[in-house]
Amino acid sequence: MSLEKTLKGHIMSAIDALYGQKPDEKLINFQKTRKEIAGDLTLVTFPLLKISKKNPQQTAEEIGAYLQEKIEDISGFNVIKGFLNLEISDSYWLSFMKENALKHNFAYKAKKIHSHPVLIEYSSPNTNKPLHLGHIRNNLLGYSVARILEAAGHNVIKTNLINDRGIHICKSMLAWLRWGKGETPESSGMKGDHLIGKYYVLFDKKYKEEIAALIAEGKTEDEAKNEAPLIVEAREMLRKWEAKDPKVIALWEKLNSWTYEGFDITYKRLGVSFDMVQYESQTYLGGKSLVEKGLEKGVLFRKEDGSVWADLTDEGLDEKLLLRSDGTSVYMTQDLGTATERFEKMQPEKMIYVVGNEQNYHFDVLKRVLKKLGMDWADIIYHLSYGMVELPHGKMKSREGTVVDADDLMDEMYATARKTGEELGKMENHESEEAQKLYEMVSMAALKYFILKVDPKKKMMFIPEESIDFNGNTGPFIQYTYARIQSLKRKSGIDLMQAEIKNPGQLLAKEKEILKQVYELPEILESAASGFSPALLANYSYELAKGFNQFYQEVPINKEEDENKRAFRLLLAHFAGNSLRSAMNLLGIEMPEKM
RNA sequence: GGUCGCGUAGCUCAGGGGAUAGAGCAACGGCCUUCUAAGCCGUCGGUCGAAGGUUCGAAUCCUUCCGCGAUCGCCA
Repeated sequence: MSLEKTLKGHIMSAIDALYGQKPDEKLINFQKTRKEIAGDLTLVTFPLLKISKKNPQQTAEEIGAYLQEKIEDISGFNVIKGFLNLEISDSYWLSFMKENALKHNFAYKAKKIHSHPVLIEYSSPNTNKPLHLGHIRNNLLGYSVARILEAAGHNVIKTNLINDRGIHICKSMLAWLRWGKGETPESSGMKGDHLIGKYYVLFDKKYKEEIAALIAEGKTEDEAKNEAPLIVEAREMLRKWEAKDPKVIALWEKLNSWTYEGFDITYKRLGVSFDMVQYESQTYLGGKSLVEKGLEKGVLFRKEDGSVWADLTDEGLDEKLLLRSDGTSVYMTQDLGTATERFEKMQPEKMIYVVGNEQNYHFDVLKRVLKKLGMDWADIIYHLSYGMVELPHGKMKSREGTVVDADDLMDEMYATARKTGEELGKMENHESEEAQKLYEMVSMAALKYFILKVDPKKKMMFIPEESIDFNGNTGPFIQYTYARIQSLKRKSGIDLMQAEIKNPGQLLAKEKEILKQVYELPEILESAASGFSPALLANYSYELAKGFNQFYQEVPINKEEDENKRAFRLLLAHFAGNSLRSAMNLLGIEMPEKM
C-alpha cells in the first residue's frame, strides 16, 4: 500500500471532519514536493476550496494540522501559496528501507498465475536483407516492453512473425541463382543475412538497368517496370513457389536458413529473444475465410472485377481492399487472419504490435474491419507505434547502401567504447576477455539506453558519440554509477546480509532524497507497464544515478568512522544500486560489477 | 487535398492541468596526497511554433493557422 493511497483516505476524512463534506477523490491530488522546499509530498488545495469555503492558506493549514495530529508518519508540514507540503517521518523511510533493501527486485510484482496472456509481436523482419537501424528500435522496444509487462506481473508471450515469402525473397533467390556461383556464408565468410542482402541489392541494380534500357527503347516507366525480364522471372518464381515447385522450395529453404543464422547472431548480440516464431509462409492463406464470411453477412462487398473491399467511408476513411481480383489475399487479409487465430487460440488480454508509425493507418483499418466482421474484441489490439530513427547527416554509411545496417552499427559502437576505454586507461589489457566483455556491455548499454529513453512515438536522432558519452543522460553513465556502488560494497568488508543495522539517527537530506527516489520505482514501473513506455524507466534510472553520484560526493560511506552509520549508508547504496539494476534490466541493459 | 503524429535552450531530449519550465551535450570557470575524476559543483543559455478559447491556474486541454514528417497501392 503506497503512502499516497493511505493519505488519500485520511485526507478525505480530514475534509469530512473539518468541513462536513466528503470530496470527490479526484479533487485530492498530490505531487512531489519541489526539491528546494521542505517536505516530501504536496497536496494541492485549490480544488478543495469550494468545499472548505476558505482561502488556500487557511485550508492548507487546517488540513495539515489535522493530518499531523492523526497520522503518525506525518511529522510536520508547511504551507506555501496554497500548497500543503507534508513532511514524512524518518521512521517511515527507515522501515521502508529495512523491508525492501535486500530484496533482489523489490519493485517487481509476482506473476498473476491464471491471467490471460499478453501477446507482443515485434521484430518481424523480411528474409531478403539484414536488420537495419529501424529494426534495432523495434527490437529494443518490443523486448523492453515485454520485460516491463512481465515485471508488472503479466504473463507475456513474445512472438516474431517472419515475413519469409513474397516477391522480395524471390528477388534475392533469382539473383543468387544467376550471379551467385554457388556462394555460401561459409565460402564467402559473410553473415548469412548479409549474403542474401547482397543479392537483393544486386537484383535491384540489374533490374534498374533493365528498366533504363527499356525506357531508352521507348517504353513508359510503368511499362518498363512491369516488363523487365528480371521482374517477370521473379514473379514466375513466386508463382512456382506458391505451386510448391520442389526446386524453388528447396532453394527458398536454403537461402532462408542462411538468413535465420544471421538474424540469430544479431538477436543474440542485441540481447532480445522470442517465445515463439511464426512464419508468414504458414499464415498467409489465413483470413480468406473471414473475408468470405464477411461477404455472406453483407458487411463487405465485391466489385465487378471480383475484388473484395471493406467500405469504411462512413467512418471517415476510404475503401480498403481485402482480396485481389484474382482472389489472392493482401497484407490486411493476412493480418485479419493472424489476429483472429491468435485471439481464438490464446485468449490474450492484450495483443501488442510493435510496428513503425508508417503503418498507423493499417492498424486503424485492421481494428475497424475486425469490428465490422463482428470481432468485438478488436480493441485488445494495441499498435505500439514508433517513429523513424535518423542519423546525423553524413555519418555511418552502411555496407549495403542506403540504410544503416544493425551489425555495422553495433561494431561501430563497440569500437568507440574500446577507444574511449583505451584513452582513459581503464583497462590494463584491452585484449583480455574481461575488457572485451566490458566494452560490449558498455556499447550495448549506450545504444539501448539512447534509443529507449526517447518517447517511442517520436522520431529520433541517434547520435552515436553522444550515446556513449560517460557523462550525462547515457547508459554508460548509469553503468558506471552502478559499478561504483558494487565497488563500495566489495571494499567495505561488510556483509549486508548479516549486518545488523541500527537506527542511524536523524536522516540527512541527501539520504532521504535517495530513499525517496528509490521509493518511486514501483510506481514508475506501473506507469511504464500501463503506458508501454520504457522511456519512463530510462529517465528514472538517470535521475537515480545522478542522485546517487551527488550523494556519494557529499556523504561519506567507507570513510565514515561511525560503524553503524557506515553500514546504514552502505545498505542505502545497495538499495539504490539494486533499483538501478532492476530498472535497467527492464530496458534489456546489463550492469557491470566492475568497470 | 483528406487523415494521423510531431514542434520546448545552439544541439539531443524530459515534463503532457499546478509553485520560479528541467536535464545532458556544447561554451566558460572551479574541485583529484581523500571510498572509481568514465565523477561532482558553478556560470551562460527559453515570448514552450503563432493566435484565440476553457480554467482559480495552460508548455500541458479545445479551435484555427503555420512548419516538418508519415500515410492515403490489387507492396508487406
